[in-house]
Amino acid sequence: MSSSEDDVPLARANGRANATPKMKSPATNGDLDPGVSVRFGPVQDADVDMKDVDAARGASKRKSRTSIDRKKSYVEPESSEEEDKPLSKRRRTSVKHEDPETDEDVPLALNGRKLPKASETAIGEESDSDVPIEKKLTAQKKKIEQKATKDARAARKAPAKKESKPAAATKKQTNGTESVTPKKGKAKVKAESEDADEKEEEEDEYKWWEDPTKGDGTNKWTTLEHNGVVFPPPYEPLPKNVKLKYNGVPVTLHPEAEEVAGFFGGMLNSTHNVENPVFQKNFFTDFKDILKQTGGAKDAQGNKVDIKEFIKCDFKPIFEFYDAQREEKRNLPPAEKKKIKAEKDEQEAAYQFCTWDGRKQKVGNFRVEPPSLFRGRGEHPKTGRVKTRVLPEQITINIGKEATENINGNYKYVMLAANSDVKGQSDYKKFEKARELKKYIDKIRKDYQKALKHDMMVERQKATAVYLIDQFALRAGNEKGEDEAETVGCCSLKYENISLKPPNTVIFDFLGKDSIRFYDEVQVDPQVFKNLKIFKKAPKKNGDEIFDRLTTSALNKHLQNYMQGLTAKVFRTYNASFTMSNLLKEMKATGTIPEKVKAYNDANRRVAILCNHKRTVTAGHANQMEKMGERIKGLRYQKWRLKQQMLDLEPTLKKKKGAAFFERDEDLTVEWVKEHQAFLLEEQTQKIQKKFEKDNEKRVADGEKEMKTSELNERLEVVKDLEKKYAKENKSGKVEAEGRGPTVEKIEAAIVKLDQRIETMSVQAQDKEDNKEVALGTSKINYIDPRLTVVFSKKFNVPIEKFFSRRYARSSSGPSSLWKRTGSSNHSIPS
DNA sequence: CTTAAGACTTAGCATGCGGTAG
DNA sequence: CTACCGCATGCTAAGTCTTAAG
Repeated sequence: MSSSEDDVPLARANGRANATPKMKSPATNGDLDPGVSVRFGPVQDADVDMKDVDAARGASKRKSRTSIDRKKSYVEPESSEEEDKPLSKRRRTSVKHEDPETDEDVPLALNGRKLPKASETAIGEESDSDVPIEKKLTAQKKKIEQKATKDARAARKAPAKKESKPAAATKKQTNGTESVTPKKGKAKVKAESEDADEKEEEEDEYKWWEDPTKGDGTNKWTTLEHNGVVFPPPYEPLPKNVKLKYNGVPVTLHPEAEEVAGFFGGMLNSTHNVENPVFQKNFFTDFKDILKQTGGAKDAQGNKVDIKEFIKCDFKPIFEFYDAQREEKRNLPPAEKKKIKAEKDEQEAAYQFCTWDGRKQKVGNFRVEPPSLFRGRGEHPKTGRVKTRVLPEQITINIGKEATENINGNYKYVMLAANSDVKGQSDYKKFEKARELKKYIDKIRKDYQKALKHDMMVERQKATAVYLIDQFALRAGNEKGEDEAETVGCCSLKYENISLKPPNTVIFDFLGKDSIRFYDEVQVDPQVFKNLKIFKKAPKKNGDEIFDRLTTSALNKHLQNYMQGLTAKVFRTYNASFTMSNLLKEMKATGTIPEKVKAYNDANRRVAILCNHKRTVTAGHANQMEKMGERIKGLRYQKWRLKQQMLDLEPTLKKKKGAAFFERDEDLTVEWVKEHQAFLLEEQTQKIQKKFEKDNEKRVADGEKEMKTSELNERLEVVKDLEKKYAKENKSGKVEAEGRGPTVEKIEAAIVKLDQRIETMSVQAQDKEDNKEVALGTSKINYIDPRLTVVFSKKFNVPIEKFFSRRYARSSSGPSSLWKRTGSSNHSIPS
């Protein structure tokens, strides 16, 4: 870790005022900003602590919208009917429930620690669904929708009984007057000092969901204490003998330039970046820049070496050095590793937690991002550029203006960890919002169904977009800037992203967030099909937007009419949780714990597929599949051998069972069989040899004499025999019955067992293949209401730890122990 | 209305560790 | 016991959405 000198805590780095105007970035090209601001999170304060204004900034944030100026005019809109009026008012009366069944469902918080009944789940908690689990999610859609409609009606009908919000913002505390008061090396941000005495006695019993001040989300804290951030260690120059080579000549660089060369050299194993021409180009541009600023490169004699061609740069020496270093670290004895880790933990302990309204809370990211090369994903135009080092004077406490990172001009934030109270609160709100959508979903669907035929182009586009977002879980699709990768979401779908196949098949093919490909062939409502055809009509062409009259803000504004706070993303949460809820509800509580976990994961996977969450296929995947395939084939070969043994015992069986029964599977060719036999023999040999060696070692240890090679050879006789046996089998095409007292019955039983093994393994292989590019984590963490998982865990008696790691155990507190680790003794707030 | 800035959530990748199959 | 695999964790990029200003 860094020396203490470099670990300038936030508060010390800049308690407040020694605001250094700005730093020049050694590696900028003019259009980029130097400087980064790390803000200590949730911002709610307007005080400007320090400024770091760079006039050059701003140029990069331009967004573009290819507007298509066709003025397609449709007939005047029919005035919207009564029911189309904002629902927000009506909402107030319909929020409440009476249905006893949903009783617990609602303000879980108000019930203290009580959990919903196992049969109830947070979303769609009503009667058992009759939606069958189908292969394809789309196939269920109709039924699911019908059910949703039913649910929504029921929800609306139910008269009021309880407030559905856990914490109405009845008492609002003001805290608009914060100021920053550095104190004893700590950043202490305080608002109302008189509040200080009011803080909870029992930290770990704090139930934020019952706190009336936590409702409206404007004031998140009144007091905040933290120790700022940790800076990365300073650059450590390479040893003298490790140098970048240019045109074969080792060159000496100024440490700053060397560091940048090191960024590239250190990642030579990441071919995916290093071989990307854009990455190379951007890196090299920035690298040359820094060379220029630092006096360039020199050879051993001190002569200048002009570095101008990327291909002449050889980073391998640098790579080898860093790789060896990594290797060394990896090979450290475990005890040593532990010690190092403990030391680091101790050094950083002070930064791990902050005090938030008097309660100890985990900080999410207190380490300042080290300098490196920007790894933009997909075809990001800036990928490979140098991210400059962040200096203490660029850090802003909580608030501040005009200082951003140098690549995209963004702020970086320090926020609390996912398991902190604040994060728990917003998480909770998010899922509550999704559940609220449940009450309006049928209306929304009915409306867009109708509006699909609207006379106004805008309205049609709006309806069609909502349809797509609702049905296929598309993201909203905001506009993107020129200097970002070209990815799209619903509203920004381009002409070429959608193909239409009559009568009503739509093929989506586009790059979404993180440049992850979204490809799906789906059936749509006939009217949607017609609309998309209209939206694609000439003169629209490749590159033009399908929803050219629609923006995400217009769409979201429309959604707000139904429900306060309703936006496009809520549909993803809603549909994900709703799907999960239905799947879990139908699950049978049988089998072992691993089997139940598997069943849960299968449901999880369906949601992940819905949301198009992917991962890159692991490097070894193809190999692993190959291996599994071989093993399955091997089993089938053994099965064939068993059958032959039956014939050996009872030749008449051939007639009885039919010749086909005894034939070898076609893919088990003669050559394959020979190879496989060789493999088996080799395997056997290895095993015996290893055993022999080990036995000898043991003998030596025991002070006995080693066995001779003759002993080994004797042991290897088995293999020889086996080899002979195979040879004989190959020649005769027959297999002699094996084992003690073989009977046809015994062999039949063995075949049954083998069949089971083959079956299990085939399923496993299929599973692995189907799962190779599906990422379960994202949907589990961000989309599936955790209460569903808790209910499942209780109902099926599977420990919750099987589903949530410490990292995501939603804070130590939460409504009905759901954002809390149930029954835990609150270990997650260390003291 | 459009645009930009700002705050915060959602996202996949790298890495290392611990469990386990062989 | 070792090699391998899957997963937790750390990291930071890339979205969404709100707000404010012109």
